[in-house]
Amino acid sequence: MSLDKKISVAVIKRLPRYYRYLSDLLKLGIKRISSKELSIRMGITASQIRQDLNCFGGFGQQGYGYNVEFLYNEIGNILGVNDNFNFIIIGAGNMGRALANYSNFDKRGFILKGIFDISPNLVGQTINNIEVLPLSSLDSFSKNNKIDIAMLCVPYEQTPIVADKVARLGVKGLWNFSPMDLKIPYDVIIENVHLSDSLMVLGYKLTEKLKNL
Amino acid sequence: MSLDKKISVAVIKRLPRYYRYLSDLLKLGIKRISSKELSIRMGITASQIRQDLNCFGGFGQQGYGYNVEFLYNEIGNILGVNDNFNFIIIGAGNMGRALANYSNFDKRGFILKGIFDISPNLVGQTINNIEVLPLSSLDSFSKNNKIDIAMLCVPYEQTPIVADKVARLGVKGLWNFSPMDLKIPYDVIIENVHLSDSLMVLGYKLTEKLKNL
DNA sequence: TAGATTGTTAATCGATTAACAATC
DNA sequence: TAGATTGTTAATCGATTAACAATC
Repeated sequence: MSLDKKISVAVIKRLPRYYRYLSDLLKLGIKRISSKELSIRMGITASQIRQDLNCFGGFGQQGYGYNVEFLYNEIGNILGVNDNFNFIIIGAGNMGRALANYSNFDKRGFILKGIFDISPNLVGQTINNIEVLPLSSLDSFSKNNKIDIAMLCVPYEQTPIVADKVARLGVKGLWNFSPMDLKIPYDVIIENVHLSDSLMVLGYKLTEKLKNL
Repeated sequence: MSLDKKISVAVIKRLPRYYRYLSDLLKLGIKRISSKELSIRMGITASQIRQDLNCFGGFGQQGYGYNVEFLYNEIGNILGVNDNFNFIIIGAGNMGRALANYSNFDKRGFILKGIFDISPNLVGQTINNIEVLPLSSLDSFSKNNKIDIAMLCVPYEQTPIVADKVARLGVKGLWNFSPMDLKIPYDVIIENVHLSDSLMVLGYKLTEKLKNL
């Protein structure tokens, strides 16, 4: 058990955002940046940037600021982009296919190992150079391949069943796209992507705006 | 300008979650629920539930709790599920198609009016009974159809260009799926869906967990 | 009426921001 | 050295939780 002080989830959630902005700066050829400059670009306070980064270590230098490439690599390490995670996609519908084609994932250390579906229409198709396998073959597949993460893109009612199945096969992380708070009786990390929640927040904001006009 | 006290975005973001849990309770045929019972189901405090709901009004009754159907409808109203929003999807790739087939959106008051793409391979296809139109026809389309929201499912570099275009045509809300913080010089509400940020948070948590074993 | 549970105020906790000494 | 900017402590702010009087 680690003795480090607990880092709040608010900080963790900001890390990928820092990573994106640093990547942009790198592409622009910018070598160094102060917390002040970065705060202006990101629309947050310089104080927050320095506090956030100092949860993980002193990456900057007084009087100079931060070396963009160094900071980019450090945040990448914290986020584990250099640790590779093998993942599978369950459900080869449009969402599953969209994720299978998401080229960014490779760059972040996520390696697509397999795509599974139950539909005979989809099994055998090739998506991003990977053949869709029948869900029934997942058992034997998982014996020959270490799978860290499963992305669940199956219909609502199937989601808990499939989650249970993959958890028992030893998958350690689930990325859930069904509009439910997935809970299973296994020690697995679950991230829920609630697209319709996000859209409803947009709807709320639009309604508020119209009201105040 | 409204004189109501400002409701925090933390509260707003919880509303769709309440709405989902109430929908589940309705389906289970449960007529009434106390903040205590709901708090156990949702894994939050009863205090938070009562505080959140009282931002919008007193929906409960002392000694009784909350009527599930009534509360469901009230939260629905707050979220604007009865106000219809017309939306279009730009980009008929896998993500665009996934969203076009998302049947939940209808139920929440979001009406798909059109799908646009530039690729001649996709234009003319039918998705969820809607024909994919060429992006070049968007101008005239928007003259004949009131569009509230545009969902942007186009490649990274195209995103700001397309966002600018639809904002000038009068679209009031943007749902952005590109891994960037979209900013445009128009008075438009933007919700960003950062899928790879979410996945990186999952990766971080997995790394932490492995470290602490 | 007695019991239950809300609505709401007050207390606590945690996250954000400000300030500044350390130091490059 | 003087100027700039970090790392870090202290102050502030806001969100969450606890407590309880009101009331169904």
